[in-house]
Amino acid sequence: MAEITKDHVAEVLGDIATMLELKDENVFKIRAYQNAARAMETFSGNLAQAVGEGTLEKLAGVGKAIAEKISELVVTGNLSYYNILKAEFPPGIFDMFGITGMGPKKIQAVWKKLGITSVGELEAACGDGRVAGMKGFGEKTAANILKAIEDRKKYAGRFLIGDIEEDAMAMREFLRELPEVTRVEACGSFRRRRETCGDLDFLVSTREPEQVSGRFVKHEFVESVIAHGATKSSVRWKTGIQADLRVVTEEQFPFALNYFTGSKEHNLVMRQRALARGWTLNEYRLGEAPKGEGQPVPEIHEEADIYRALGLDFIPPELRESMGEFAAAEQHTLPRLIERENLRGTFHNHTTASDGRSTLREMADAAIALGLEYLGIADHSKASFQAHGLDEARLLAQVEEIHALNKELGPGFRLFAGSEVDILKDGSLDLPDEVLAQLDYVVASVHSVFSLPEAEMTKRIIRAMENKHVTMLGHLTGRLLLSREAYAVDHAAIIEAAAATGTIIELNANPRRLDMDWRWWPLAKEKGVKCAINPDAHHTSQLQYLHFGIGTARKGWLRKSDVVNGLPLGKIEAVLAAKRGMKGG
DNA sequence: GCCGTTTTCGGCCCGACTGTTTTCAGTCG
Repeated sequence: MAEITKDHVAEVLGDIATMLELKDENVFKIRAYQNAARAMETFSGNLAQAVGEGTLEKLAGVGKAIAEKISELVVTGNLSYYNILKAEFPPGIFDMFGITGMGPKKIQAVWKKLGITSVGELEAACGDGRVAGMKGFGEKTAANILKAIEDRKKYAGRFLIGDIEEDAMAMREFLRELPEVTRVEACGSFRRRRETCGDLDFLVSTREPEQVSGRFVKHEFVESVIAHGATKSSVRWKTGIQADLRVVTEEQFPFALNYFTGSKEHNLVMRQRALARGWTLNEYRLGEAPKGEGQPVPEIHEEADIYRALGLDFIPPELRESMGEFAAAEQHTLPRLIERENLRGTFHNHTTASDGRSTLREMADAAIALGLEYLGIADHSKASFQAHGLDEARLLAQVEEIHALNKELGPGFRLFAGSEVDILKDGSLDLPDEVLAQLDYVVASVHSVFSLPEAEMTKRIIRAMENKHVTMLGHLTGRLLLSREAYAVDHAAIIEAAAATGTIIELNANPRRLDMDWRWWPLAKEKGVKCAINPDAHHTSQLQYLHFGIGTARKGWLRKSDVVNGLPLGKIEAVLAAKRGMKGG
């Protein structure tokens, strides 16, 4: 039997919550299952072990009843409560939750009264007037549901942060320049630098809410207006993403900024901390709780003041994922996170020699223009035939070319000669050690046979890391966000092996990858594994991807000292050579 | 169903918007 993962448990608990909603169950019982699902998602321990030792109940949000259900699921691979519940509903009914405007009550209504059990049937019933004729529904509701179904077909879900940032920044500037606006920020998952965003949340402070909202809904980006009130508006942009605007006063701004940045779980803890001090915190103010007689409420002008009032150091937005940031902020042990300005160079970049679109010279010039001190070139190796991978002879010729260009460019900037060598199916490398030994560094990556079972894939990659010439491991999981699933690999085992072999792990900064995922960097850091933030640039313009890598690194709690390309020229050489036992330079 | 520095009962976040109502329910974030 396949092992039950915590993600699977979280999914089952979430499904139970959804089904209880459809049954009109007690809302707090529903919330309890939702909380437990989240507890599972963020649980970092070993699930089977926790079940065995009976420590599940110690998790916040997991009590006796749910702990028993999780145990049953993990031990038997099945959960009878879930199965019985599921049998009560037609399977297609759950898809209707994905339609904006359809919640548990409306889904239940169309199901019970019209016998609708799928999005397709719902679409038909909206078209022929059956939905509009129902009590509590109307023409407008039916039309809105139809529009939402259309929208979902068109814009299935989430957007890469790399695809939306430019427009988001443009909108922020547009709002900033409105004379009525005093403060503005893009909040939500975008501010937290999540790898994908479902929508964009803009926040402004002004004394003229109507004017600002009016400008927002009439902006040239807007395709349609979903909602338009004085203080809250939602629109769909032509690019497909939904953008929300919240309008508050200058005094409310820090609270709204905090609230709309999230995450939801983070906000929950903030509110609880306020309550514990006899205060109530919402998106507008920090005030005295209705029946609280706590300490006087401190004055708040900036977001940081809220954290201070709650006994916390300022928590950077990237860390607000309820992954231990409160304990650290309380104990003053939050890390000083890395910043873009800390990066002195980078590795893993391609040129026209393989599948890049810029020449070696162009890449070097672009790196210099960005203020970098060094640039690592790592074109594909010959097994990546489709990418015009380099064989021994072409690679060694490129090394010569790099040496020559270094002489020409003079001191103060250096190109490092490397390779992105393929990790073959058995974990051996695509180029012999004698060739790799002539390079300044080597990135090893998987580019083929993605479908190996997890154990085999893990062994394959670890074998590659055991080669002393392999300086760093490229894009660990091979995922392409929103388009290709990560291949199965045991992250914890890879991190262990990286620590044991002295192999650097890449944080691939290409916004389609952002791989290794931010959720694993705290463990890597704990084990002493170093990170290299690499753009995987195939064009000079893509060197800018470093910026997305920084966002992900910050989400992973990384400091400058955890990231090797925070080191300047003169110090980085020794790090690249360390694994081979050679002297730097 | 969970939780407890007012602990085994009685709370559990709540405000804005829409569409359907004639004072509010449902949804969303």
